[in-house]
Amino acid sequence: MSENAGRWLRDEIENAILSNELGPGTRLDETALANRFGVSRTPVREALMQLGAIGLIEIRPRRSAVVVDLPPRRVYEMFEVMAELEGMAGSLAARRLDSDSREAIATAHDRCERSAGAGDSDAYYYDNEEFHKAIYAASRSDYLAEQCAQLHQRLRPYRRLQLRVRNRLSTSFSEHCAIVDVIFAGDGEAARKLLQAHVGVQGERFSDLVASMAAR
Amino acid sequence: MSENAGRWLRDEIENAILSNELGPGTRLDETALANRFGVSRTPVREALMQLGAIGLIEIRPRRSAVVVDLPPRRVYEMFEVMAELEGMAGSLAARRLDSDSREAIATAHDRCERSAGAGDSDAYYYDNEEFHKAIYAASRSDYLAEQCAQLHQRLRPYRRLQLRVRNRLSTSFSEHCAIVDVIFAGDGEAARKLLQAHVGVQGERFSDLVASMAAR
DNA sequence: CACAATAATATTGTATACATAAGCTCGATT
DNA sequence: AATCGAGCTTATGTATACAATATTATTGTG
Repeated sequence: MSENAGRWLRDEIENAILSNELGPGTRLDETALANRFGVSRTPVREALMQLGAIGLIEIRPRRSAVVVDLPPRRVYEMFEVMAELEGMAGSLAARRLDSDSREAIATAHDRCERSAGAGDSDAYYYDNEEFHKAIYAASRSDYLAEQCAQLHQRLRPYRRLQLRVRNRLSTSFSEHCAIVDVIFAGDGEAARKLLQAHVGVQGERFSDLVASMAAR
Repeated sequence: MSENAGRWLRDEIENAILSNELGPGTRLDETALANRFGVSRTPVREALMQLGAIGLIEIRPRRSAVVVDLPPRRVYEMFEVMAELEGMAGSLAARRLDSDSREAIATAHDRCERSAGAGDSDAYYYDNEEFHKAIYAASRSDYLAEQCAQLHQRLRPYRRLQLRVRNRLSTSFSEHCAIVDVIFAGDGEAARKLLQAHVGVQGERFSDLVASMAAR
């Protein structure tokens, strides 16, 4: 239980939200949560305050907290910023690459190749995450890496929908190949452009996203 | 009192930290804070949980919360990301500018000119903030604008130090002039470059920053 | 005089109680 | 039939009590 009910609850509830078990708009009844997790309302409230502070839930005074429902426009804006930060991370990674980071990226890339080849969407989903984290780390900017990882996590539910799109898996992997090439070649600007395009919700990919959100 | 002690306390303590009244490393004794603000420990704890969630304080289980002390390297990384996001906002603003945003930017720019001309550092500090906010808003991306404003606020203590540097005030304003020109001309890439350079801690400006931090 | 072990103290983590505001039911009125 | 309102029910906001742990002080020993 992490020896700390508040922190543990924050993680539990956060996971429940990110895994869509507690979908957007769900009311978060403090007493119900307290019963569900076998604690009093005090640590539940502390967990909720934390989730409210990071924007995962909305805390309305005297009324229940609810899971935030991001409007499509805002999700789009978040992807836009994500693309910019990923591009930045790629650019820095290309310029600052050392042998350790190079190896970490290569390893993650190989794993992606295997799961993409096997057509294993779930495995690829995980390996893809590791691949991107390897690039964040290679940027040598801890703050940037944290911001990227945070946004990545926040957008997880929407990204998962995207992967379902036909051929997205092999398309994604071939984009990875090009990204690895330019990073290993030390070409920061190329890495920035490719990563921006990789993440970006432009053209048809954006309409796919909007369509999958509307279908929900 | 905002009719909500927890929220009110969060703002109070946040201000106390950002204004350096509660400097880095300060222990935050719950009982002491409760007495100081005339409430019980419960809302104090809720405020602390929120500030912990946004990274302003560090919450160490069973030990007091402390105001985080950002290492110079991390401050530098935050400025780096800030520069990227400001550049992005400028780029979008130039491409999406409408007459309302144009007017808001022009107004803020005029105010900066007045305070810079008067050599009023405090007034310029405020007007500068409004100028940048006008650009964020002109980007038409609410999420980006929020992220920029948040980072801007978080870096406030360090930025304030920077403004003290000799000639920074007039230098800053002449940079504003160039920025306004290219945004009004609709040149997104130029706006991105100029804003990145304006915010960025490159060359001598970076050493100024490190020096002022070390002097603390 | 320094240092380690132990006792005393202070602080945090959680539960519970109670006051207060929001929401809801049901009846009355237009 | 629909709408408004009074009273009731439920949930939230805050205070307080108590248990558990960290910190400080004290005492004894080398």
